[in-house]
Amino acid sequence: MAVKKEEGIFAEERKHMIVDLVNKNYKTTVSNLCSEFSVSPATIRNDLRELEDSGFLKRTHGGAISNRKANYEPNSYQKEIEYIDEKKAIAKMALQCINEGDTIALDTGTTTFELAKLLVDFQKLTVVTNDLQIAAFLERNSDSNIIIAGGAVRRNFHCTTGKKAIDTIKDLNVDKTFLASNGVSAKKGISTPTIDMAGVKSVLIELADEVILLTDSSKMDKSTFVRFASLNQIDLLITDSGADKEYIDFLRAQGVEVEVCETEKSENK
Amino acid sequence: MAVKKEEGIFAEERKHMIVDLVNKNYKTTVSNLCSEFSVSPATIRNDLRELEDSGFLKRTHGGAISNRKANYEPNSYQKEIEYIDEKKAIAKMALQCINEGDTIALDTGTTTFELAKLLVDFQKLTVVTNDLQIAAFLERNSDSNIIIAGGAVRRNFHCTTGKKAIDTIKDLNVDKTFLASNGVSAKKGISTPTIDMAGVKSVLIELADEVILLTDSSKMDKSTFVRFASLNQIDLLITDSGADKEYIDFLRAQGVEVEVCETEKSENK
DNA sequence: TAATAAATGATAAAAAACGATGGTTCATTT
DNA sequence: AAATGAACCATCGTTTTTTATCATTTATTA
Repeated sequence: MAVKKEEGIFAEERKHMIVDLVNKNYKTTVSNLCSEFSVSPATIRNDLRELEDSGFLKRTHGGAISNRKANYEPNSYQKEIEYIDEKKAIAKMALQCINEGDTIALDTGTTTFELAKLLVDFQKLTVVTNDLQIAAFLERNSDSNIIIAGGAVRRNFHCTTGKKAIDTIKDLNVDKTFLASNGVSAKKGISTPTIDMAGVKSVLIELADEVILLTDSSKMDKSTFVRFASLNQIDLLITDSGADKEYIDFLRAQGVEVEVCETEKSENK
Repeated sequence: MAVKKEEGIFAEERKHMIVDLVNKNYKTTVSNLCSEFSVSPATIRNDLRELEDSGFLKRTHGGAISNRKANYEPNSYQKEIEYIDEKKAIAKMALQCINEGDTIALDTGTTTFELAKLLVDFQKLTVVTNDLQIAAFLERNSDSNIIIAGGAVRRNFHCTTGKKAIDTIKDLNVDKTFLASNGVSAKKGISTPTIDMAGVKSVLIELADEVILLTDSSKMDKSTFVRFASLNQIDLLITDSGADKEYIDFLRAQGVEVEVCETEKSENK
């Protein structure tokens, strides 16, 4: 692995190389990467955080693991979803917006997946989604009509993106779109880590009479790489009570309708 | 894969390995795990508690046992496939047709799903499919590029059909298409039960330089509702040794190239 | 059943790694 | 020249991880 560049290596370049290294060696440590690239731990951690957000690897304490073949065994261990209780509570509140017979769009995401789990009792729903897991779940467990966006599958996000995905859904009309995002900020709008995912989200917004954004509190007042909408394109934002109250008031002052749900405590987890 | 534990391994990694170990050996002891990972009993117990809370195993005095019996759900799709051994054998033979770097199309079906399971070690495959399960499996367990046909999901078949599905894939070119069918007959051609599925299959044939039909012996000399191709559109037919030899000779006499594979006997799995 | 050995849970404490903050450098823009 | 912004890093308080200790519970054996 004598990949040491003597001088001037761009940050982007380094990130690419980190991904390659992790994929080749299956894992790597922060200190490893520090000496490999002659930068400080803080820089490496920044890189790793960004790369994890974009889905290129999985962070652990002390380093990172490749996420490419992490789940070989049918039932092997996966790290728990963070903020799962918050996401469930948000989904439960979002469910109130859905009526029998509706046509809805579900963006890819863990919160929207939780919402999908609550749709099993509807009889005449039509669901448009770009998420393979949501589509597979609903196909198996519900009576909904399902339309999935086609095209390239984005690795580690089990969703489709790109032109073909957009073409599949762009001429549809839905009553409501339930969106997910990685960052919500009054200044910087609503954002997601990659351009191709942003494209699909933009289209999902266009399809809908009403756009509902589901965002747990950990993503409030944050922004990631690509902005795909401004807050005034959102008809309703649902978040959990962990969100900063002043920030919610601030958003409301900007004209955003915000609903806050209470997280149900769960002992068993 | 030869990751020695000599250095430090991450906590996450260790938990993965504990789950795998427990599932493989059905049970394990704390002291076992201590020496395996060179950590203290307290650490192992922490791990075990956490893993039990998440439902990945069951703790006992002195160690832990697998709880696999309860967790059949992720694999329920392969619960009662008929002729599964034949299908596996056919898939294994079909695998010989695939080379690193190929672009292939996989029709929806259980035999093609068995083929998909054999693709995990390829690095640079591109796979086009209209089957949600195949797409989901490959996304999770392989490095292949995946393109899924969009559109309406056909209930109980976990695949897409119809105009949108066709639109997604019609302008693609693939090296090989692996087709499934419900009936193969010299007189009536190759058939499937419904019109919309036939439409997609026709397109999959058009995309390919080479068309390979995977059909277990139970479908030979049968026909179902909609004919989507004639035998001379097929470059290779792979079936198992349960097929009637005279009928195979008859097909060959018609100019169809036929490969017959031996079924490996398997008592379970 | 009672005694004994083994394993466990709880606690605290140390070490390692982490996130956040703010500051430095350097190139580009104004 | 001043302002801006990107990349980087040192510092520090916090979190995670790991371990030792010890009272308690469980399994085994007498």
